[in-house]
Amino acid sequence: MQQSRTHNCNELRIGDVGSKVTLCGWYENMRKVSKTLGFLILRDFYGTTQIVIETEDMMNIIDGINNESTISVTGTVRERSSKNANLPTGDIEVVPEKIEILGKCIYNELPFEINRSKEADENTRLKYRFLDLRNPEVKSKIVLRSKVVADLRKAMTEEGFLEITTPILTASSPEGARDYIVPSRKFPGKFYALPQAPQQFKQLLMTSGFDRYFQVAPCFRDEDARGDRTPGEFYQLDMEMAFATQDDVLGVLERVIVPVFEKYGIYKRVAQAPFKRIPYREAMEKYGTDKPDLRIDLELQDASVLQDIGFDPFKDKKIKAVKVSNFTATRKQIDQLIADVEVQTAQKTYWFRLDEQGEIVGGIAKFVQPVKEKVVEALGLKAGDFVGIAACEKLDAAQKTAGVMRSKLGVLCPEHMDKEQYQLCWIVDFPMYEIGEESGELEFCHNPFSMPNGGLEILEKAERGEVDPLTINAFQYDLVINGYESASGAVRNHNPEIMIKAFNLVRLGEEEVKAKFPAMYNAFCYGAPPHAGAAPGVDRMIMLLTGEESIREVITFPMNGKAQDMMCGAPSEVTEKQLKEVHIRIAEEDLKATE
RNA sequence: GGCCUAGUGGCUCAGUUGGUUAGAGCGCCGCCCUGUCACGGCGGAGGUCGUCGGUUCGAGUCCGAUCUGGGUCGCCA
Repeated sequence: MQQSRTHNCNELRIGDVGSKVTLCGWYENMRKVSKTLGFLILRDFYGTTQIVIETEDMMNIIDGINNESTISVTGTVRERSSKNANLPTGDIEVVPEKIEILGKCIYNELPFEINRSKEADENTRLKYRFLDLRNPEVKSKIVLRSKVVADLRKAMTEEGFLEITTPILTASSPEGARDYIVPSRKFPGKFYALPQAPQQFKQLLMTSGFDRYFQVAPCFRDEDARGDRTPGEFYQLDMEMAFATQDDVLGVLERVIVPVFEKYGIYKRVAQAPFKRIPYREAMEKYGTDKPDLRIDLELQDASVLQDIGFDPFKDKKIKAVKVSNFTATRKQIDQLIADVEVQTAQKTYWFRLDEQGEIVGGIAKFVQPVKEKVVEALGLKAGDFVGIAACEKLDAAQKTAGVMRSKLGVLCPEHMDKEQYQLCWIVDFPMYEIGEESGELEFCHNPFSMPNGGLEILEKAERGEVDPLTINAFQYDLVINGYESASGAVRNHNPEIMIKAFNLVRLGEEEVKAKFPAMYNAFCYGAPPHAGAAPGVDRMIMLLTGEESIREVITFPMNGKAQDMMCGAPSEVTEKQLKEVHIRIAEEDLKATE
């Protein structure tokens, strides 16, 4: 029978010398010094302990098994003759009397070395994620995730929020992303959808009188992955409050999030509440993005002065510039920067520099030289300044392009980016409407659940043509941390009358509101509280806390970029019988296309 | 779907203007070593250079196609 363990592998200290113990763990490695002397490293979740093998019998047992097998070791703790100060258990070793093999690793060669698994090919890691996670460095991210989620739950509970779970099998929702759908067995041709967010349920909870709701909620979206975006599924700290204003929500999140960053972040400096609030339009103007990295001290400038310098690409364009003082990067780095910006934005960008003597040099210097005085004055240039320029037909394109340039310049110039900190800010006052790129007509900018700033009145004015609908703001807000969108939320539109009016402006009627959000619309007709909420992304938060660049590092069993589970083999085929039960037939031409 | 980038032993990578038998470190196997701790020493196995086609006397290297991975845009709070 298996002996029960008395200690874990990170527990024994000099004071335990002489005690008889049983340890269990993985046979990580053995440094074999002779036929009858070897030092075996036993590893478990907690740490490692050295087992000294000094008899032929013990050596034979170990020689008979491969690394990464699990064993149990019963023996006596002894003081080491040569200690290792780098290990918590470095003062002692265990002299085994009995070694029991618990689980054999039948392979003598692994797909990768455990302690270097992070360097291995990603699909191999994902396929053998159970081995990858044996690496303490990899495992530590998941441990941290667990602690952070526990702290978030505790903090939310202390703020008076109840955790309530909402359905996973639900109706397709009219939010932006593509749904994951699940065929119904009882209703041929009908489908459930996995929730893109518990949006409607949490609003319904508000109308039921649950004052403060939260949930660590799985969300499902069938969209392509990115470095900071998992395919398929992700987790949000979803929350909602009744009779609450924007300030109430921002206040709660500031109180909940700052301590987590202070406690777990790799950077010790964290922006303190209240965070800076930046209106959307100002963010676009100053940073060229609605998720600015405020660790970079650069801001965009208007550079219309360059329109008429006789440089063709600038003629009649909207021009934004980024000015960088004390610029020291090399010509090669500038070329790389310009190339990178072009890849990312599909826009050409331009530059020149004011050298130490105050002469215009580099890039488009030839064109700037003749109007030097005017340009220097308009842009406020000083010797040593670099000027990056984006020129586009439309202002927002120029802003976005210059914004990409700004963030890349920040990385290039450490003097302008104080990297080792967390800069948190709110982006507020998002526009309610925009002109759709394809339709050319007025559309909702984000989701239609948000309350317009100005309520029914401003919508009516817009309807009468007294107010440009493009100038109407929504009570909508994003939390941005170091350039990552980390939460977004809104004061919801809980008033059916305003809801219909808001839809009217985008040429949709009452019928469409009812059709799109039947439960919510219906519920709001029975006395709804004003309410507001938000949803910080949990995965992305852990990513920021750990400093990981890939979101997959903070997910226990991630899918690859194509939303495949390499370990269990999803998606996979199902049997003919299963298909029949849910009334699904696969089109033959589709099968051929994936062969 | 577009663009960028990579693919060479189990893992990470080197491989020059096209030139003999494709290298290194780690890992693996064997032998040696009584205090190691990234143990050390000696020896060994392991590669149709992602795939297909082309140019050439000769291709890991050049050209074309294709597959796969990563990034990015589209898409997505």
